[in-house]
This record gives sequence, structure tokens and C-alpha cells, in this order.
Amino acid sequence: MRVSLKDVAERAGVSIKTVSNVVNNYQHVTPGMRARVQAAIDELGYRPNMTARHLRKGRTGILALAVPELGNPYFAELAGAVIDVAAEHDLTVLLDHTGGEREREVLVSQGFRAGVIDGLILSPLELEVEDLRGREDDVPLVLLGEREYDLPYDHIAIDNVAAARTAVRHLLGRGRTHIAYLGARTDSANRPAHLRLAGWRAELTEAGVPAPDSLIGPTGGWDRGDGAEAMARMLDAGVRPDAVFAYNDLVAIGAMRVLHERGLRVPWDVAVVGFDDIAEGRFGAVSLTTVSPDKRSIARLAVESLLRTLENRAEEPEGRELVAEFRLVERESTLGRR
Amino acid sequence: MRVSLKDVAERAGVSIKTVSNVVNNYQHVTPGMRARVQAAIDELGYRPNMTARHLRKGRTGILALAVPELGNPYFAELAGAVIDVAAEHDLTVLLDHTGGEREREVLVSQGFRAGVIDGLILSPLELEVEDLRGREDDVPLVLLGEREYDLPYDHIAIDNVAAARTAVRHLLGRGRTHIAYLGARTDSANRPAHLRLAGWRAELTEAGVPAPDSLIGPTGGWDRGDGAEAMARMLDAGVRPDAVFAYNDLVAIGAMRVLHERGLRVPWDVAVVGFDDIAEGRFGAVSLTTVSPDKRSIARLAVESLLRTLENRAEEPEGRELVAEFRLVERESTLGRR
DNA sequence: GCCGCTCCTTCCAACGTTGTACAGACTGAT
DNA sequence: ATCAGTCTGTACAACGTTGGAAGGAGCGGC
Repeated sequence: MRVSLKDVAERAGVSIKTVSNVVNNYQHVTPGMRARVQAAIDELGYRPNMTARHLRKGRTGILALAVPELGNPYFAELAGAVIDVAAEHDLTVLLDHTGGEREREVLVSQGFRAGVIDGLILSPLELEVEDLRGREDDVPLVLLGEREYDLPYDHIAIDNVAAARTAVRHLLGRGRTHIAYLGARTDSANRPAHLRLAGWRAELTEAGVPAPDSLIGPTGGWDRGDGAEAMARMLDAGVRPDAVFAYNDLVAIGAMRVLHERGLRVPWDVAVVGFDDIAEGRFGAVSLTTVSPDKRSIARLAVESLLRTLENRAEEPEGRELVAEFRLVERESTLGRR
Repeated sequence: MRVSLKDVAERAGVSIKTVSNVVNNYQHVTPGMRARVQAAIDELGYRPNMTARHLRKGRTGILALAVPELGNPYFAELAGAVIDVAAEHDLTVLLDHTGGEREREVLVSQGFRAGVIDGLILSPLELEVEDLRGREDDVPLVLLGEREYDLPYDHIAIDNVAAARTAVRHLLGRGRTHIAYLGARTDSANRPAHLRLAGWRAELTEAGVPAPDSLIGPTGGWDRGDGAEAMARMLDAGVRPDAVFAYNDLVAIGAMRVLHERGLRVPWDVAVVGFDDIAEGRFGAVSLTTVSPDKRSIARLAVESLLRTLENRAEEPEGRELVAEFRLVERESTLGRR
């Protein structure tokens, strides 16, 4: 059986509360008493029962993070950052993945492990606004992604349109004029996908470069295989872009693989820009130029937003938009033409 | 304030316990009573307080998984599998990463979030046997990695020596005779690294092929950069292997990157085999042949081992070795010479 | 030597839940 | 009509902890 305060109290010949006071560094405890109790604690190997403490205090020190897919390195790296930041605040992280399915996202948002977690960081893919409207759960929530409508939840995001425009501008600056966008999917609610497409279109339009639908490559998902498929389909249709801007690094990597198979050289024949800056992009045969969101800062903003909400439980959450930085990392996949 | 059983009981005009019975689907409740209570539950939006339930039951339904690094896709993919398997058993997963530092591994093994977790799955890198000897914590523990000595904890692993031999045999079968091993590190306790090296040596020796130290490439860690560095160092030393067996896929990918830079073609000039079968290996310019441990089954064995320990709390844990399967996945990096 | 003050320790209750024991009501058989 | 037996719902205690209030010991001053 586990050692409890009661056992320590008996051993030290004091009351339970006194032991509790020692454990919690309560100030009015004489040094002698403290030493005696501490000795008993050490002898018995007492460790506080967190569950009981949680029940009493109403806080558990556990945050939940729900991402679409841990197999996606972007989310794995982000999860790592969240865990680190949480640890700085003496919090631990419960992890779940939703597979990017709307149903599971709703489930998670409605009360994942209710009563166990102090707050939830949700990275939605297919979640719709109305799914959150009637949210009953009183667990503080922050969303990763750009703010929509008037939901009273903080959102953490980078400026996707600006980031996409930066990427496309970089390609234009390299003299590319047939710039494809890979990763569109009309039947998905995925906001970033839409925003990045919008950025692609805006930048091209502003530069007076045509942005025909033939240069938009729809994908079924956003993994390597989806990128490969989309790239192949586009080439098979006779479209020959001289640059590709992909929804994310995985799609870009899939596309590069197909370009390689078809004998098109990156960057000479086709330049490629990805999005996310996953470690994988740095070590391919051709390293990948990419938009690098500041993951560390996203993690920090998310955790600290939750912490703030927890402090001011009284006032309504305000639904701020917290913006993280991004930068373009130039690598081999967009080197100048030879 | 949160709705509790008491509130529901008052609303429905029954006792707290009756509400509890309804919530827990206790059988002796009349349909009428059940409906009445359920109505009150719905009206008030009651949701059980897990913390209190945990305190009462002594179980939390939370497992902890501690891996060296979530940024390593192998561990991210494994974590995903553990989460899925845990979910099948109505368990959730608390995740931590240790950075592969011995100190943090010890800390985690000694009592990570004591009282909150029902069990711990630890994937150690540098942990030494003696670190676990005097373990006081009563949280059930399983270790990922091959069994050492007489520790009373279940171990989950694949047969690393056999797996390494399979990889090397594959290369020998392709006519390679200068097979390097990348990922040795003498100052580390990392067991798999030693076992894979042993397998490499054993297979070569048995085949009557020399296994000189010059073909052993030490690394500082086991990431892509470490593989690149080790490969470069070996080539700079004038050693020209015709095949490389790497500690893991990341090291292999780093090595391939350097081979590519040096104009050595994979697989024509140098064949490469990795270890882990991470998704990344399937989509490089040259897809990677690799030893594929059955991650799903590792996750299942680990979770179910903990569950079993939890059931038979009475009897001592037995310290079994649970072996998962592996298979060699052949891809482009070891195609026959042209 | 007594009073009052301060400082430390103890007692009690509560967090929300569930297991055990029990009380009451109803059923059917005698 | 009574009794045993079954079925339903209730009361109480306990899980391990902490906050608040009350109790007690020690000390100095008169």
C-alpha cells in the first residue's frame, strides 16, 4: 500500500496537517518539528498523492494537446515544444491525435478527459465554427490556427496569407513564372490550406502573373503520398510548372520525389518551396526551402494563454488572436538556375 | 461552478448514490427512475469529475510514455501507436521526452507525476541497470529495449542482433563486401547500438568477410546530422565502403545526403540499409531499405503488459522479455547493381 | 504567580465520487 | 393474511489532501 500523510503523521507522532504543512513549506513550522517530520517522510518514502491534491485544489497541472497526426513531423515537433514549455510551468501534457477527423475533433473539444485536464490546446483541421458554438465544457481552450468569427477562444497562428505570399514572392524573385500550388482541397474546412491558396493567388495577381486553375493541384490529404499523387496528376495533364509552392513540407517532399522520377531536376527545372520547416526537409538529396513558423513561440503562446485564462477565471475569455512569427528559410530547392 | 452529483440529486429529488448508480449503469434501477435522473443530468449538463472518481478508485486511466525525443519520427510514430492502443483500453497517454539524458531518464523512472499515472512505458537510452535497482516508486513500469540482468520489469523489444544480421545478410546477398556500420558510440549505454554493431560483426565474421574497425563509424548522437558527419569522416579517411548499415533511418538519411554530395550514387556505388522504417525513408529521392520493427505490436505489448501488471498487483512482476517481430523492407537503396 | 500575547499545532470539514450495509416496498407463495 | 424473498433506493464512510478555526504551549511583564 502506498504511504499517505496519515502514515507519516503516525510515525512522526504529529497530526496529519502538520505533515502537510511541512510538505507544503508552510512558514510557521519550527525547525525541530520540520526535521522530525522530514525524517519520517524520508524513512517511509512518502510521496504526495497528486490525485487527492487535485481534487482538493481543483487543478491537476495537466494540459491536453490534440493534434491531427503525430506521424506528421510538424505536429511531433510542435508537441515536443509544448511539452518543454509546459514543463517550465510545472505542467504535464496529455496527448491525443484526432486523425484530422471532424468527429473526433468535436469529441475532443467537447470534453476530453473532463475533470482531468486544466486546459486544452486543439489543432483542428476539419472542425467547423458551429461545432464550437454551443460548447458546454468549461475547460479553457485555445485553438491553433487563425481566428474565425467571434468565438471567445484565443487563437494562435502565423499569418498564413502573408507567409504564402512571401514564399511565392521568393519564387517570382528567382525568375519563376509558372508557379503551381499543391495542396488545395475544396471539400475540406482546413483553413490554412485555403489561406495559403489565397496568398498564392494574391501574390501572383499583384505581380501580374497568371494564376490559372490548371496550376492548382488538389490533394486528398496532406502527406507525402498526397503530394506525389498531385504532382504526378499535374504532370500527366501536360502542365509543366517551373516552380511549386506546397501546402506543407510533406506535400513538397512527395512532389520532389515525383519530379525526380520524371527526370525533372530540382531546382534547375522546377524550384520547390514547402511550409513547416520540418527537420526532414534539411536532409533530402535536395534540401528544401520552406516557410518556418516559430514553433517554440507558438507553443509558448498557447500554454501561456491557457495559464492566463486559468488565472482570470472570473472574466470572460476574450478570444484574442495571438500571432507568431515566421521566416523563409532558403535552401537548395530554390537555388538560382544554373 | 461545475455541476456535481449532489446538484443532480437535488434537482431529481433523489439521493446522490442513486444518481451515481444511473451514471454507472448499475442494474437495479427502475426505468422510470433512470429516465427521471437522466433528465436532470441532461438539463444540468452534468459530467462526472474524473479526479474524484480516480481518488476513490485508485486508478486514473492515464499511462505515461517517456521517449528520448519526439522530433525523432520513430518515437513520434511509436507514440501515435501507443496512444491508439491505449485508447482501445479507455486509457489516455501522458507524454514526456527525456532528451536521451540519463539524469532525466532516472527522474522519470523514479516517479513521474506520482499518483497521477497508472503505469509508465519508458524508452531509455542512457539509463543504467543500477539506476533501476533501488526503484522505490510503485508505479508499474515496462521498458522498451532488450532485457538486461534480473530486473523485475517487462521488456519489449525486437531481436536487435538478429535484425542487424538480417540487414547485413541482405547486403552480402547483393554482392557487397565492404559493409560499414554507422552509429557506434563507445561512451554510450545505448543497448540497441551495441547489439546492432554486434549483429553486424557476427554476420560478417560468419560469412568470412573482414570487419575492420575502419568500417565502424562512430557518431555523437543518432540524428541525421550525426549520420552525415560520420559518413563524411569515413570518406575523408579514405575508406570507401560499397554498403552502409546504419543504426537507424535518420543516420542512414544523413549518410545518403553526404554520399549524394560526394557524387557517390545510391545504390549503384553504395547500398544503404537503415533501421526503424520511418515514413520519411519511403519518399526520399532514393527510398530507403530498412529493418521495420512492428511498432503497432510493440505498442500493444507494452500497454497490455502494464494492464496485466495492474490486474495482478499481488504477485511480483516477472520481468518477462516480450519480443516483437521485425521484417526487412527492401526499397531502392539496395537495388542490385546496374 | 498570574495574565495575556504570540506562535505553533491540531481538529474539523470539505473537494466529488463509489462500496457496503441497510431499510423499505413490492411480489408471489403458502 | 402473512411471510420469505427479491428488488430499489438511501445513509454513511472512505479515498488523501488542504484551508480555516480553534486549541494549547511557551514566554515575558507586572
